[in-house]
Amino acid sequence: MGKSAGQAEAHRQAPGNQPKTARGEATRKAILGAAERVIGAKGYNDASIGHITSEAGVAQGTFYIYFKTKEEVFSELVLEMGRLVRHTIAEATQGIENRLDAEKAGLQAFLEFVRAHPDLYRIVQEALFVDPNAYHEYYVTFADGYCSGLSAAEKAGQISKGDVETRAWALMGIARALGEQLIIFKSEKSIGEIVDTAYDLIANGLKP
Amino acid sequence: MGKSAGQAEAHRQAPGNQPKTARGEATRKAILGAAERVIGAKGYNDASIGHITSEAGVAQGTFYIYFKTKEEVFSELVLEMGRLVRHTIAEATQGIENRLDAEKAGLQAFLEFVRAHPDLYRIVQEALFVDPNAYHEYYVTFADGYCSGLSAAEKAGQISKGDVETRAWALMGIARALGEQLIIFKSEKSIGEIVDTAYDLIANGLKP
DNA sequence: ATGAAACATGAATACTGATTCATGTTTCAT
DNA sequence: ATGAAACATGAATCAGTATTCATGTTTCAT
Repeated sequence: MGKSAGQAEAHRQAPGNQPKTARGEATRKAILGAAERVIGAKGYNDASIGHITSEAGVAQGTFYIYFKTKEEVFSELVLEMGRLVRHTIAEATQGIENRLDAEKAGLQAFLEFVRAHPDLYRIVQEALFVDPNAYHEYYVTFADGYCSGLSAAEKAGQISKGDVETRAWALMGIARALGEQLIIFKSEKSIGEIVDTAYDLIANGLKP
Repeated sequence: MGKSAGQAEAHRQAPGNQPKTARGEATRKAILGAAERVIGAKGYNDASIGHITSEAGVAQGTFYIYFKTKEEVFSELVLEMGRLVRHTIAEATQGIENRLDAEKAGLQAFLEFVRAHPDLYRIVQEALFVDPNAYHEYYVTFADGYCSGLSAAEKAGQISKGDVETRAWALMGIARALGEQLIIFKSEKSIGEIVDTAYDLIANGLKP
């Protein structure tokens, strides 16, 4: 929804080639979607261009009309995941005044997102090896936002005092581990149960 | 022929070939160490057998005397990492009666280990893609131990009540994220500072 | 209607790198 | 001392696959 006038921004992308017609647009999207499924399922190295293009229903050469290299699609997927996750969480916590409540809602939204997009999740993990830069950007951007939120809450007296950066990483770590338990280790628990337990830990700690 | 008793089981390892002399033992160790350094630095896919053997100072073919495939060395490294981490933490928390104190000491030991063995850390992460089985085993074994510890502490009234499994994953997630911040994101913070902040969060939560 | 730009094709290219193998060399129990 | 097993070599094999390219087809502004 958020209408960012024109696609000019792109910040620092190096597009192999942007499509100029509706037809091209559709093809590019098909390839991107196929890449997400195939790379998510088989991993970066076992996902060949051939696999991706055949999943997309186009010829192999078509791939290179829209992407300069295999790595480029991958990077784009990581970026997309970042945008999506941040957007999802922002939406889920919008308007929640209390930080602890926001923490809970955000965790819930994150876990639901992860369950809905297991492929994208794996792709981010693999970025550490395929595209460390994208991996960095993903987490640093996330951590920055987290830090600001915690700082504000601390100033407002909504949470106790403590180094926000370490806390941000610790909280991200909880979300990540629970997401992983869900999709990599196929936990049977409901997201609601997980969130309740985790929230209690985050809010009150382990002390009796 | 003369095929008899021999290599029956060894629990579940699938050794390409165990060395039978001191010379072979040394060569195998050299290859394993080289693999750790090279794979840790370049990642699994960019680390070729040629790189590994030349780092080890042996010929390429020698690799296959001791390992059936490239994947096999990798698996062995993950296993070794698991053993080492568990041992390190067990040692650091030995004799500590109170669970919260043990939690703190364990986290500190883990972070120190990670800082000392950044290569091994990356290797475990990559196992999710190269050898999902080893990855599973690594975390499930760890989680199991964690669960028992938390259950006992809960029964002893040392910590509050809560689903131990979710808690175990959350706590592992904290440790992992902080370790990652340390070595992947090159945080400047001292381990002591990090542990103090994280411990406060784990023990008391965020509530003011 | 039309031609230039955009899009699409898939076979050919070019290269990498894991694994094998035929051939030596070393070790060690006897 | 000796020969069989263990160890070592590195060139050759073999398969996969990212990327290019010469050749069509479609789109659309004029």
